[in-house]
Amino acid sequence: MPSVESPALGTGVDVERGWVRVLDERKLDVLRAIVEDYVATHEPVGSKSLVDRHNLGVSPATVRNDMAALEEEGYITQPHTSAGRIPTDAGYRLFVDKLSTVKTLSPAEKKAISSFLAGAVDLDDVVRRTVRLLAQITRQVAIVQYPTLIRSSVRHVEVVTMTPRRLLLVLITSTGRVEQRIVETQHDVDEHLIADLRSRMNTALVGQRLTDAATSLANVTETFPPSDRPLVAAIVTSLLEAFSDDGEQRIAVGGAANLTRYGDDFERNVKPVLEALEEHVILLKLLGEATHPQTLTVRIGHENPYEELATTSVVATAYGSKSEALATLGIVGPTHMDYPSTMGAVRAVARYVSQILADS
Amino acid sequence: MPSVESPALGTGVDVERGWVRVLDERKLDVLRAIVEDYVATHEPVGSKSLVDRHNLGVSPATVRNDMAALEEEGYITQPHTSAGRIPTDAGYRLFVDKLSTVKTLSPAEKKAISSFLAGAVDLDDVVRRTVRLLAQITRQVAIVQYPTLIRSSVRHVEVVTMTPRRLLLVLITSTGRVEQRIVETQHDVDEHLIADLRSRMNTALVGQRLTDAATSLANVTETFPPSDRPLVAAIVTSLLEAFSDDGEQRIAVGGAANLTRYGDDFERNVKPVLEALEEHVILLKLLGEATHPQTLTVRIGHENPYEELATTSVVATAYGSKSEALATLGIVGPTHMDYPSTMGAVRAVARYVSQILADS
DNA sequence: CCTTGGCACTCCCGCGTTTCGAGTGCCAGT
DNA sequence: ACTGGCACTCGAAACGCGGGAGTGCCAAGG
Repeated sequence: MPSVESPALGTGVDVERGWVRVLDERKLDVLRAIVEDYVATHEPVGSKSLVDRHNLGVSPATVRNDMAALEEEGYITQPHTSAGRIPTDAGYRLFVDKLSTVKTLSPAEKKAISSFLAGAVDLDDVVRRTVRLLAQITRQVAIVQYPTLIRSSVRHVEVVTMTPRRLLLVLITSTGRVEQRIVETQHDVDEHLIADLRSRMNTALVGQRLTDAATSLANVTETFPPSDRPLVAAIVTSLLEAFSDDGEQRIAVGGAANLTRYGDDFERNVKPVLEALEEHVILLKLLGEATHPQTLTVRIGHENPYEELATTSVVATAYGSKSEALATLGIVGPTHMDYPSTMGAVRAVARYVSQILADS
Repeated sequence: MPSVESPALGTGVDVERGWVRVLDERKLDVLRAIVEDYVATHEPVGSKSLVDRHNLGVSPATVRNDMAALEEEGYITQPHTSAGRIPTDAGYRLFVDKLSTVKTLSPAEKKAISSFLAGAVDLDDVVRRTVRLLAQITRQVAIVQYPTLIRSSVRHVEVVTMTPRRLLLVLITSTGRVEQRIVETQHDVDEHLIADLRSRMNTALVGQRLTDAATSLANVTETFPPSDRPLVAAIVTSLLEAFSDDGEQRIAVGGAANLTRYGDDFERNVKPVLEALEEHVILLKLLGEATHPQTLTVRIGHENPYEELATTSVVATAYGSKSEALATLGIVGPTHMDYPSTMGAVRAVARYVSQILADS
């Protein structure tokens, strides 16, 4: 109810400041009621049922007038003449921005989250559990991006010979992420050379930011005699590739079964989402740039960059340390979702994941 | 057409040997035609359209008689009186076993598969690409199990200190799979001890089968003085856990968007599959035990172990070396799928993955 | 000027009815 | 054993028809 900078109401002054102009407090109450009811029932809501279910102290007729105004302003619409109203994207936007507060979770839920995440056994497991958790709480499709490499530093580099001509490079970052690369070599490799390379790379790289590692690696290369250069070069190239694979960010998805709750209109609601889930590039765009942790990003309907997902909303946020975002996570669901609860859940999960990753 | 041990037909002798008893060759032709048409159109197929589309040299009336017999035997059924026939699970079973041959892929397709897989950069990538490929070719939901740990041996064990009280264990297996475990310790760890432990574990373990590793590890533990035992024990325990995590087999899934092609009957066809995809345990059961590579397992409708998936079939096979199965892969789709093509694709992909993994 | 009850109007939705036609089963004829 | 003919069945689509929820507007009252 609060958080609305209540306009000078009832005066009729034409303030010319966007929505403030016509929308007095009660109209906003009506809008909120409409959103809440529609989210609950998924059916157009009429003036009569509105006054029944919420105790606004006015008659249906009055509400109708307000509704007409709200429709005029573009916040609600009717699917057809003489039906109830449903919120437009703009309506949801106003609701999210001004008419609702993010719902906090119950202590029991918080407890459940933190204990579930605490059981994780490695970074992969953290991410998997997070996806599962998020999907379960929000009952939507959950998306979690793996911690980006770009902000982390090198913890350890390992070179393992698989077969005489096949090496496995393993890169361990400060965030616990493990990257692997296979390198095929032209000639059989000398085990001593490998050991040498391994130790030199580690002394040169450990503690370095991944972004700075390139130059250090170049230096390492130069310390080797020309005869060994081809092999070293191959390995270094592969390693650099692993360092900078941010182009191919990894992502985990879960809760697709929740799409079944979309109800009907399979073709328009479910199909595009399922298709998007296959395309991780699209998902990354949907999650958007990681802003600060704590800040929730909400993209409603047509606000998001894909035409096919016009009936879909995205709630996302960054996670990581307080100051630096490691990656983003979020959910996608129908525009008519329960924003306060969903946003609360996303925020809470992001916090607890950050906490787990920051150690415990 | 071939591969049917043609029964002594037309004699009317009651051979009493299952389906051979009544089903002469033409009836089987009819059944095959019905399956093919139904798979193509997804609509009940009648006698008239059958003779139109296939040139069986007989009249609709004759076909009707055959159909009556086939229905009597339980191979086809009609959704309601005076509709066309659709195959039953038993009908598909017979079709798969006796009436069809696995379709081989075109050279172009083979080329595409092998070159797409060859681009993989590590084991994870191989699996991800395989899933994608399989989903794309079969246009079904694809499932790929990660190579099992149980048959592989230890290539390398690495212990990395993340923070003074936090160690990261990395296990690299002969199949290129990398397992990680985080170990929290009670006290700050001594770096020399870690180095010592690392080298002793490697000398003891490298080359060992994972199944045999437990005893070797126990031996290693005993070589340490009692004061270091708690730490060593913690690490060893975690490592053993990583060795035997077969209980929690990893799985990759893809192509869920193909579910949209199921058309209508969302509730019965799509929903249960989506739900199953979330439960990896279920998927593992669906794939079934890895038999030999080369052998295709087909589970049709109610044959698979989940009631909710009674309208779903699974086509799976093992991959790995010729003699030993590393893991399984396969697809799930509606019972009315194109079995010959699907089976061909699954078999081909399995072969190429095996080949890639066996080196190139 | 805002609010309210009243009232006429508009369509969607659900339901029963009808028609249409693909498909079947059976039978008599070759 | 096969085939043409024929009566029958039954779902799917088309049609028609209230009922009812909801609206917009207006005139009256605070």
